[in-house]
Amino acid sequence: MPRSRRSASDGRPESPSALWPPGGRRRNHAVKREAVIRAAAQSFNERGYHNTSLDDIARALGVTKPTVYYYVDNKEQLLFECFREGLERIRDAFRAVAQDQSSGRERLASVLRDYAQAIASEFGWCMVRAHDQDLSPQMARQIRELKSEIDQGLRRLIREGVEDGSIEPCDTKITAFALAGALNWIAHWYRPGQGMSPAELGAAFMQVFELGLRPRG
Amino acid sequence: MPRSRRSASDGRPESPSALWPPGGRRRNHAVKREAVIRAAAQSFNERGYHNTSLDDIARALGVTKPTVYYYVDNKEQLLFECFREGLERIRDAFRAVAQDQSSGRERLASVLRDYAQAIASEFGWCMVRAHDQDLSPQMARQIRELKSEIDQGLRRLIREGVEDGSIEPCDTKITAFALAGALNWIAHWYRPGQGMSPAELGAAFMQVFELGLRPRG
DNA sequence: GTAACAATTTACTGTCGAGTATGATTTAGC
DNA sequence: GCTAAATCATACTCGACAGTAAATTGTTAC
Repeated sequence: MPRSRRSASDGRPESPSALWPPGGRRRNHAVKREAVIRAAAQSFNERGYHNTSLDDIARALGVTKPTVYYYVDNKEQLLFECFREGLERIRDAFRAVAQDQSSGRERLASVLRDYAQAIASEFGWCMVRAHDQDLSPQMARQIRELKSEIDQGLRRLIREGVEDGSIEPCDTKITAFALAGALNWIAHWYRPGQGMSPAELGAAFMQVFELGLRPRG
Repeated sequence: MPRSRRSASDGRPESPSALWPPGGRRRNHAVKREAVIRAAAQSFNERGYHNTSLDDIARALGVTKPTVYYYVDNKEQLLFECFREGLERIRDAFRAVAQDQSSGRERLASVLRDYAQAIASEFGWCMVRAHDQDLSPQMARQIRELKSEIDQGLRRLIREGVEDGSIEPCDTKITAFALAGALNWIAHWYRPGQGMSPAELGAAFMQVFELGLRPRG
């Protein structure tokens, strides 16, 4: 049993959360649902998926568990929504360079910078640490497909860079795996407010990959 | 609730496992303990830590739960032992080049090859996916220290490579993170018997990092 | 102002799984 | 053989937590 500290577990909601909109039962379903997702992301981020109960999430919002169920079907869906939120930011990163006229390598650098920011966000955890094993087969399949989309996007940029001469010819697949791995791993050690900013991290990683370890004559 | 398939959950032990030594109650404590650890590693690998019950592990061995508890204190220790097993292989990788006269870059390449093999092994999962969050504070601290040891080892090799001129001067810390991230990520997608062997993977990754993306004049 | 319904709570259920108490059955040592 | 220690099973306990039924309170549309 994980001896992870839980807040006092009286079922009563506590402090009104910063996420939860004020004004009692006023109707803004979309906002509140967003708040639930975000609170879940933060809790998963801190304690992990399996060590977070829905009571924890509810308490973080100053609300009770059935309220959470009012906005979401089950815990799994909560994880999925967090995942989707993070994914959307990475899609944005690709979209942002889609029309760019710059070289493949420059576009890749831009994507990596945004990618690092997404991974370092509160949703990054869910993207990186949401394992198939925690999910139902159907949902696992969906997530695999979405992850594959990112992988394909990276490979594509690399390929285009090779074609336009801005990237040295290389094994596209392995290179994409290396990039994704290095970036994703950020979620395992990054803590906000210490050292580099996420954007700086992305740039620094890109530099490592760009220059290579072997000395240049 | 994860709809992960479980084998029929009658408490009875089933097939005698390949891991568990034959011969009933014959006394070979060390061997049996090893078998328990290994069975745990395989189960964690397949279903994840939280989706693996000790009954699962026992059943995989053709034994009952109290038997598992006879060889190990609790589930957490099981995870820790798996972690240590994987770690030992990585330590071996560093030891193997400690006396080497070759360049820092070559020694780094050698370590990465072994590192990839360790990560791709059944214990790799535990090394990469054993989050602090699943562990008691004391054990989490121990594991953090051990992980840090690996990190320091990588940085050291890189530094030495820079000093002997075999590696282009770079940010040691970020480079080590990038290397570790890329390699660790293997555990998330590698499945034995498909594509490259782990050793080939390690070599391929090293090549990516060595040459760099930017075309060489 | 009030009917209709949206939002939330109180108070449950049921299950799963970690860990244990106890007793049975070997095996090793003499 | 006999005994003490080692090995293993049967049959539990107990808490945590996902999910739900039903009642309650506030809000909005009219």
